[in-house]
Amino acid sequence: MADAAPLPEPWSNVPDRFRRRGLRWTPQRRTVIEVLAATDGHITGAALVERCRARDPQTIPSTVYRTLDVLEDLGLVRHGHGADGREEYHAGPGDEHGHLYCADCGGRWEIRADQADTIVDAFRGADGFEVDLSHVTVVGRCADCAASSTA
Amino acid sequence: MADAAPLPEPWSNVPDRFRRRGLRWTPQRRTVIEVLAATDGHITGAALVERCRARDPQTIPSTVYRTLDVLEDLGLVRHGHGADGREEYHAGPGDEHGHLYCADCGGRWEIRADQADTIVDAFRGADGFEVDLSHVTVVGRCADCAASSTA
DNA sequence: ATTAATGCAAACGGTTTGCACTACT
DNA sequence: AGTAGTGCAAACCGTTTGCATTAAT
Repeated sequence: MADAAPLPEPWSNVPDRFRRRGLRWTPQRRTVIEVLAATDGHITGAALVERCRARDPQTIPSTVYRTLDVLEDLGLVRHGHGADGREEYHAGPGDEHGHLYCADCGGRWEIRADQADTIVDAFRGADGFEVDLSHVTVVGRCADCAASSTA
Repeated sequence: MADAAPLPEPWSNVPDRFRRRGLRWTPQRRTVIEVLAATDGHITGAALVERCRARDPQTIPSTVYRTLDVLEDLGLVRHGHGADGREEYHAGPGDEHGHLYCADCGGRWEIRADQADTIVDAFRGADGFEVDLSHVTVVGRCADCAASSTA
């Protein structure tokens, strides 16, 4: 009992990668992967648990978190600390991107490449400081919230 | 039972500001303010509780957090998100600057005004996103560390 | 048959809440 | 006296852990 429908593309070979390492491919892990595959960019641990439960109500949080640990060992996800202190996971062999975080509505967006370059250049040029984009979270207010609350 | 030794400078009028609002000045609040006054920059809620307890072992966490809420209402502290995403409180009116944080050596520097402008402009122009500089911490490697490890 | 992985329940750390009591005004 | 603030304990949330059981290999 293991494989059924194929996984979306960057993940299709994951079952093999598991087994090659002596790890086991289980329905629970498949659920986690499926959710990750349907996730664009980042997701908190709690949100992942929630989505897994939507797909399989039997989902147990500890199993999800343990699966995430394994996936991290395999380099398939990375975790960081999100702006609200929750564990945040980045899916996929990812392009390193930072985030914008709206302190009002809690919304999150990826920092686009051109903006990222601006930041990287600003610090590299001036101080020789090498920015690690994957750790950058810029806090502020999004256009909508800025418009509605600043009056 | 309220005032004793004067508070350090940016905070000396805080007791009055409390009372003017109908709020009360208590020994517990004094403890919190004293710790904040001795804190340079950011501190997590938990760390603040810890330091308050060092000063007054009777300190109760909920009192500290409630005091923090009040201080935030008064605009004396703001809470936000640091390099690792944990909830942090930013003490004192004044310094609206972000930080550079070197993940290798742990060093911290302020982001200079010209660099700050670059960042602010990049996001305001593109998305209308209003960056809150006091909450920005850019993680990476400082020139020295980058030089020594990149070979 | 092995032994990795699961389910469950309990424990965790940081924070919040309800409520009777204390003490600032 | 009036009521804001405290102390305490319990609840909370997201996450982690211990352990007996299940199931992939």
